[in-house]
Amino acid sequence: MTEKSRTVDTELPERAQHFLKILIERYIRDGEPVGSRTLARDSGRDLSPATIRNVMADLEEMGLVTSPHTSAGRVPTVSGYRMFVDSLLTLKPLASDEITQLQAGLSGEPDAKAVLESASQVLAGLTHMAGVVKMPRPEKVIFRQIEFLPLSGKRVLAILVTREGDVHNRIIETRKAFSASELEEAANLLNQHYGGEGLEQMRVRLLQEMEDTRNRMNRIMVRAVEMAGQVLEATDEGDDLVLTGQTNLMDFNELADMNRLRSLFESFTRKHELVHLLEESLRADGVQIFIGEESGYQPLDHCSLVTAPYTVDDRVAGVLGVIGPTRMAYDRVIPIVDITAKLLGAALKAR
Amino acid sequence: MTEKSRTVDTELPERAQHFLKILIERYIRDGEPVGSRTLARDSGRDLSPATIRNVMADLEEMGLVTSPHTSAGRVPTVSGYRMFVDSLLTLKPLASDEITQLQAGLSGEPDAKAVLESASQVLAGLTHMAGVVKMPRPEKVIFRQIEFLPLSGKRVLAILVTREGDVHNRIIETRKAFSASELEEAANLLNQHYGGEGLEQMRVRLLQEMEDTRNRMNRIMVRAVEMAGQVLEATDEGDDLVLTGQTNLMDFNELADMNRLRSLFESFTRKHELVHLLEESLRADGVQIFIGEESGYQPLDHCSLVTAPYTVDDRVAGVLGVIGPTRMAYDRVIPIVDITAKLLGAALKAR
DNA sequence: TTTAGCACTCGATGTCAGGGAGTGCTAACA
DNA sequence: TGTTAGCACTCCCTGACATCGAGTGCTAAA
Repeated sequence: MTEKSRTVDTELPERAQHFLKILIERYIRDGEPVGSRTLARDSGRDLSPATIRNVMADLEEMGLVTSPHTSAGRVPTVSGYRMFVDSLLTLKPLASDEITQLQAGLSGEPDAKAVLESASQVLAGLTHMAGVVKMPRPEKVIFRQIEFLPLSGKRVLAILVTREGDVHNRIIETRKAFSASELEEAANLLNQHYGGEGLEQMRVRLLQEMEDTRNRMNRIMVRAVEMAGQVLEATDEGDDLVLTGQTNLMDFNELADMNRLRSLFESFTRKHELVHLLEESLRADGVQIFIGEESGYQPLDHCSLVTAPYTVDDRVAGVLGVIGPTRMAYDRVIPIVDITAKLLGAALKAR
Repeated sequence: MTEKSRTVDTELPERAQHFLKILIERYIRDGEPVGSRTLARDSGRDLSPATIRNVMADLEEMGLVTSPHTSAGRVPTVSGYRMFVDSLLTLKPLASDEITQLQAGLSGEPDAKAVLESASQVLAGLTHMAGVVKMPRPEKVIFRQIEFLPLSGKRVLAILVTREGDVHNRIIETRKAFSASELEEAANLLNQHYGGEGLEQMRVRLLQEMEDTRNRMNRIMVRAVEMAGQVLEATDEGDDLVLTGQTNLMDFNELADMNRLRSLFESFTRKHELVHLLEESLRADGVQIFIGEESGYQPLDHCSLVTAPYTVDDRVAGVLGVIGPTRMAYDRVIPIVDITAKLLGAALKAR
């Protein structure tokens, strides 16, 4: 299959590729179907519209462009965009003052969370689209300390502190009521035994050891570790996604349709599907692009998502990106996402 | 001025009031200008359209209705709505199964924050508009417990637990490094002395007592209380507003205009202006309504805001409400907001 | 292989007439 | 004096129709 499509790629004559490129560039600029005459003027090549029409017919047959109706120009399809970004695109590097501006936006933030927010805003601001930043992965979370506070009856407030200084808390229901001193004992035990371990690892070890020793505290500790597990999940569920500039998207008329817009904004409030999408990009080691339906996520059907993972100390920490209409200025957006990722990594390392 | 407008109110003949009421009810139902014929049919009164036209002319002169153009029916103005909700409205009590459904939605949530979120969702769900819940007023927050965890060097993680079970945390920088036992001692001191007090009160008392006794722990404790103060400020900035169902608003065609919609949604992401608006309703002791421009907040120009404060233990804790188009079913929305506020208060008390 | 020419399609725009809903005004009526 | 019927008028909406422009596909010639 890849074989096939590769042959198709190489079989597409240079001239056709060139026209595809010009067409898409033009379409991205103006948002209107591009006709053969315009293309003849813009292409640089000295060819008549009629000739170009032939080329267009070929491109259409290959599914790279379509026309909305008989007498309109051509518009790129998803595959057209795909080929464009994969092999035709000439990137526009950022102006140096843009880079410094970007850098300035990222430094001088008090804490990590604020840096991420700032990164998202910077992305949204530079692109006039929506910026998105995913927090560092929860698997890497190192257990530092836990505290239990008795609430009324059998309810206990568990507070979990990670090595990074993040605090998570949750109310857990226990089967019996524990006294304050029992809770303290349990907390001490957990803290001394498991401090500095990864949450996952800690959970496994705890379950193991509970089979050996009969520990009176078992129950509460199990619940505590379950809660820790829930922290992992909870952060997975979308709290750890910074999303800004959503309203920028209202300016694009390809998203003016209320149903589309609504489903898009609903996906923004749900967040977790977006998180899953972003996680796919964690493995990639550079800018990755989902065009239109490629994401496989219906609310993004008419949007593209440009992502890049960012690394702290050479380890992948998270992903950031930009959401906008399929018809976006990829040549500008890609460098912006790329550089922001690098600068964000650097900004996080610096603290 | 009030004198004046009151006379106008009483001067408006019963019949005109009645027609205004019918007109608005009708307009709220159908969203279309109401003409004299329809009104003649619906009014119950046995009057000809011609007569009604005279009444309409009066109402129009008083600024209670307008017509979009010469040959359209009449549409209520803001003042029209105002008179409607103030003195013409007959409320539709909730069905008992709706109440139980509402109650069910609010109970069984693990913590206070979840209850508020659930309340907001319930509001949005029942009204098909946007639900909004403002967290308990920070001044009213009751201190329950504080914990200090030493981080690297002079940095200390302070964790503050309120009586409601909310957990706030902040990293505070101290001038000297404290040992774990010192921190524990400080925490114990604070917990024993001030547990159950309001944060504000606690701060004042603490500063007072520090002048009397020379306490070695002073510094960290001051910082801790400063942190508590910061918690107050931080929550003032909009984090403490739960907003759901925004996308419901996209279904109303009075908000279909992109500019309006955009400015509305931008106000949703900023939040703090909304918070200020809601705070105005804290003092009122029942349902309060802002119609259209009455709010004085431009993004809400074509919306109405129906709010009610909710109380826990007879003290005002926060406000909740609903945001929707000016043309909303006030007769249903008002009871919904009213009852949700009461149930929310009860649900918060129950824990 | 490229191009000019041509017939054709389709959307966008504008004009026009007809119908419908509703109004304001006037004059008659109870 | 309040109410009503009648009437002329205004305005929006809709559909029909013609026109224009852009662009296409095809064919035949260079």
